[in-house]
Amino acid sequence: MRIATWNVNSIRSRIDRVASWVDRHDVDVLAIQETKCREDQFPALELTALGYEYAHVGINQWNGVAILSRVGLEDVERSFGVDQPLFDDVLEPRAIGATCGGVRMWSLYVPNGRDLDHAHYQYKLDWLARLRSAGEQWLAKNPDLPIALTGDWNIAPQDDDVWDMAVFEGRTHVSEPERAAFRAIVDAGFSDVVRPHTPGPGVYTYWDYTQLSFPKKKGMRIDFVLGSPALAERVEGAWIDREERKGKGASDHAPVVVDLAD
DNA sequence: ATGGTGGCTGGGCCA
Repeated sequence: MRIATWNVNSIRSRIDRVASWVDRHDVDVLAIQETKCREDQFPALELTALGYEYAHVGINQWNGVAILSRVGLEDVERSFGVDQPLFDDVLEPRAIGATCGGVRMWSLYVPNGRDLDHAHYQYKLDWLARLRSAGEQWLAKNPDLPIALTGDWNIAPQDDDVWDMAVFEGRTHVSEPERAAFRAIVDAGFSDVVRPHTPGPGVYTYWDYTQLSFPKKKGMRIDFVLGSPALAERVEGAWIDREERKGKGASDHAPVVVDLAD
């Protein structure tokens, strides 16, 4: 079974690329981030025509996450808990879960944080702490369940996950509290199943649209698939499709793919 | 090529 995650930066503007990509690469389950639309605006036909079911949560032009599956889509949860943190009193659509082909799949869009002194930064840390708490409970309840925590984590856990640490001095994504929040989820039992198959340095999943970042190889590794022990032991390979970052109409993120033994 | 973001929306925010 092939699962993947991809921040598409608007599903409506990227629908042709997304449909073509999942079809071309025989993707069974795709976690999507930043759909940037309401649920009634989701371009479903192009995907259902290819044999995919989907679940989506979106309330406006911000955030929005979805899961596509052609191996079943059951037990959809539209957040990881009733206590999921709020920002500006809004429960932002940043997490959706579903069971697809026996895998508990989560599509996660971790808050960006904006700046170290911004309220959004604490929101990010709170959000990650809640996710860790939820993840611990899922594993405690069912230690043998294959769970995939996938998405745009907006964290570069290691120095070589950015092209130049000096540039990121004093900025989000690389701060110690963010890295600690990420490590806490790893320590809870969810390991990065992609990095062993895609060693750095210079291996990224995101390149800013500005300043010719992509051709200049100025990227960041911020999109991850963290797997529970039962998921991790089934991983046969993983890769980042940087080809998909090329050309006109590309998202600023590349898809991240994981192949699982059946 | 002496420059160089994109999306949603409708000016400004967000990333």
